[in-house]
Amino acid sequence: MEQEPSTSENYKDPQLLNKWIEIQDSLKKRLITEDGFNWKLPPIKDQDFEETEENQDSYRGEILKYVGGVDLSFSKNDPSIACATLVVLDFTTLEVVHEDSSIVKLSIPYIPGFLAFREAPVLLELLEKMKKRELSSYPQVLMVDGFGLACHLAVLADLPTIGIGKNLHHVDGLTQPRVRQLLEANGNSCSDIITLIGDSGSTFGVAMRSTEGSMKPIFISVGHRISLATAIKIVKLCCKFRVPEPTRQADIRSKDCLRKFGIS
DNA sequence: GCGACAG
DNA sequence: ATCTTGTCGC
Repeated sequence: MEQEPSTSENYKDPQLLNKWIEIQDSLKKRLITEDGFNWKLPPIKDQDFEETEENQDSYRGEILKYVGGVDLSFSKNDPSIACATLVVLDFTTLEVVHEDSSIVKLSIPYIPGFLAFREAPVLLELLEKMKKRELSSYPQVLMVDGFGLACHLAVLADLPTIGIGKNLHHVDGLTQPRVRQLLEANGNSCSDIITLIGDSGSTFGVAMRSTEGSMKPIFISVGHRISLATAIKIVKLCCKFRVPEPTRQADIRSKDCLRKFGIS
């Protein structure tokens, strides 16, 4: 039987969009924007670490070791064909210790504002597959492309996530020139980080120069069960290049996977 | 009216 | 996301 091609034209049904908005609202209510995990950053990497007696000897809890990254790459011929990849890196060495990919046909097109309905299901599958196998390298925190997707996936997977953006999410009065202006005003002085506060007063995340040479910032947003301050620390420590390694490796390997299967 | 709009 | 040339530098 012939299927209608999935284009955004098929998804103008206001009923469906309203349902999606309802789902997003209910997930938003479950979103936690404070640190909610049982691990700590390695002391030597933690800028704010204080050399107290308690820190030196009595901390026997978990240390952050496994940082995950996910990404999808698409066929240029058929935008509904994609490879989704989950990688896990050792936070100390930034070496990839786990990799899994899945070729999928996505039934939902990309609609700005609703990315998660297209990409979250396959990523959730990869996470659940890894969890079922009880692999010890299951990520303690996950980097996800896109502000909304990071939140959406995090709540569904009940996993701390950090949103990584290569471009600014234009929302609530946030504009490209405004961000550039603020970064330049910051100059060489203190940090290369500016907080992104919209017209409504809500904080959406930060723009950060992750590398000396990069004029173009990356955008870090709070996902779930992690504070913005902690997210920034982790991302900074993962940046060998402009894009943090977990996200970068997921991107590279998902493209490799498409090639491997001869998908163009 | 036109362009922009996470991926 | 993807299409796209060359160029500079390590």
